[in-house]
Amino acid sequence: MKKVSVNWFRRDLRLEDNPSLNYLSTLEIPILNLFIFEDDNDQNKNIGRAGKIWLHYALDDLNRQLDNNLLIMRGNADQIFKKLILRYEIKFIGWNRCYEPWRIQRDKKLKSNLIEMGIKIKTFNGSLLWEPWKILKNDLTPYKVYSPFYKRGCLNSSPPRIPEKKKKLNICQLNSNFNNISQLNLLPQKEWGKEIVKNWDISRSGAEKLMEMFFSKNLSNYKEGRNFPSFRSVSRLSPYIQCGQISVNELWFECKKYLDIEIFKTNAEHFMSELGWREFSYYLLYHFPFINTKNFQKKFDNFPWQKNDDFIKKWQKGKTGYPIVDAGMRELRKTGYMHNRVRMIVGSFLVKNLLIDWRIGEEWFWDNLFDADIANNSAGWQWVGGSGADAAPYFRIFNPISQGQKFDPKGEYTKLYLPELKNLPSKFLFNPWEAPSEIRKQARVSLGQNYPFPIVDIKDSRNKALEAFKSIKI
DNA sequence: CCTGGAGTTGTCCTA
DNA sequence: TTAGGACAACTCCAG
Repeated sequence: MKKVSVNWFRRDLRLEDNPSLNYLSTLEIPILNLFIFEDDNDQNKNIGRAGKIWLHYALDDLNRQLDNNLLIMRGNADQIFKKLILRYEIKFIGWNRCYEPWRIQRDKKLKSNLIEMGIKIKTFNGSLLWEPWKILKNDLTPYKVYSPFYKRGCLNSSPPRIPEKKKKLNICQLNSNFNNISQLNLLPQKEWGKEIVKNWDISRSGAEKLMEMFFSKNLSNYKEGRNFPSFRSVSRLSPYIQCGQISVNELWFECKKYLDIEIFKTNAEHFMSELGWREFSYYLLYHFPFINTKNFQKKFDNFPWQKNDDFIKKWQKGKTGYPIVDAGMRELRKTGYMHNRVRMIVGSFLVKNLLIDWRIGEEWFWDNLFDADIANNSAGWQWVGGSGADAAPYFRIFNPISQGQKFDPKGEYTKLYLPELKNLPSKFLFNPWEAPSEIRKQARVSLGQNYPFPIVDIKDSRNKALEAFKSIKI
């Protein structure tokens, strides 16, 4: 039997800055590189359709970087390790930790089982800047408000781990048929699966290119430009971060270099604080392990959500009649991504104007976003819905007309995803039903024909929302 | 212990 | 036309 150590890849599909892999490389035993596709972990929500597509290509790229020596298995991790033990003499297993509470529990059990079998285990932090249990208030309870969490909690704590250089790896060679990714069936049959990947280079080098472009071209105007969906001011790195093709440590320390340059300073600080929001989401999920399914604020359990499948379908398809909302929802279906500003607008619209439970939105995003991530997705939706920790106040209801006019003034973003409105003058782009009929005719927009009438009245639905929120006051 | 001030991303009405 | 306040309640922290 061959003597090996095992590096178990999870949400860290990279060779660079990978603490577990780096540690194992010092042991001078060949490293067996393992990935397990776990679709039978009942507490873990099954990975969404978009997430599967991304995972397929990320694994393919990782396998290539390992010269086709990524061992790909499917099923229950416990049993798979039992099988591997029959085939290899496993001395050591290393992995980078996941932070979803049910994974922590499962990994803990798995770890003690493996230790009982005489295997040495070591786990690492490869995906968070600060361990959630280390950031606490003076009274030793967790923060519930972002600013003090980040400024006082994180920034005053010991600095994040410095990214580690890639080491020379002694890779355990596989028989060729064990690295077959297509056995996982992650790619959908539908045309949608081919369309959605068109704008992405789902690889480590793709991540590096985006990162390089972001820091050299976009960081200088990040703080302001990130509000405008037609600018390419945001990094669009979230899908890569989600599966660990790039680490937040790499981004944090790269960004830190710009703090000393005057024109970059506030922009760099802002980007770092966005990484801080990701930390906060994981932190909340760690300390309040129910936030992916239950309202953080209990009083929201009594919120009068509406049941309306018609509204839900129209929202999902981008047929609400509110162009900025519809553009966002179609960007999502078309590209597996949605600009942050627009995520807030479509979220506010679903929850506050349509009065649909945030969990419906969370589910749709989970299935369609390349960056789908339990912690970020649920914390984000609870923020929009007003039910979260440090959430948007109930009276903050985005107006899809003024948001469109303010953040997509020339309509470039909206028209890109709603070409049927491309001839509408900016003045009426976000409220086409208010345009004089000749203008609509000229622009070849026929409401109810090639673009829908608005499904709710903004003023009316806003008042209903305020009413509903009033009803759950203490 | 108390007290005051500040807090990711808005909107609408009034003067 | 534009600026300011109301729209809450609570968490956290500095003094």
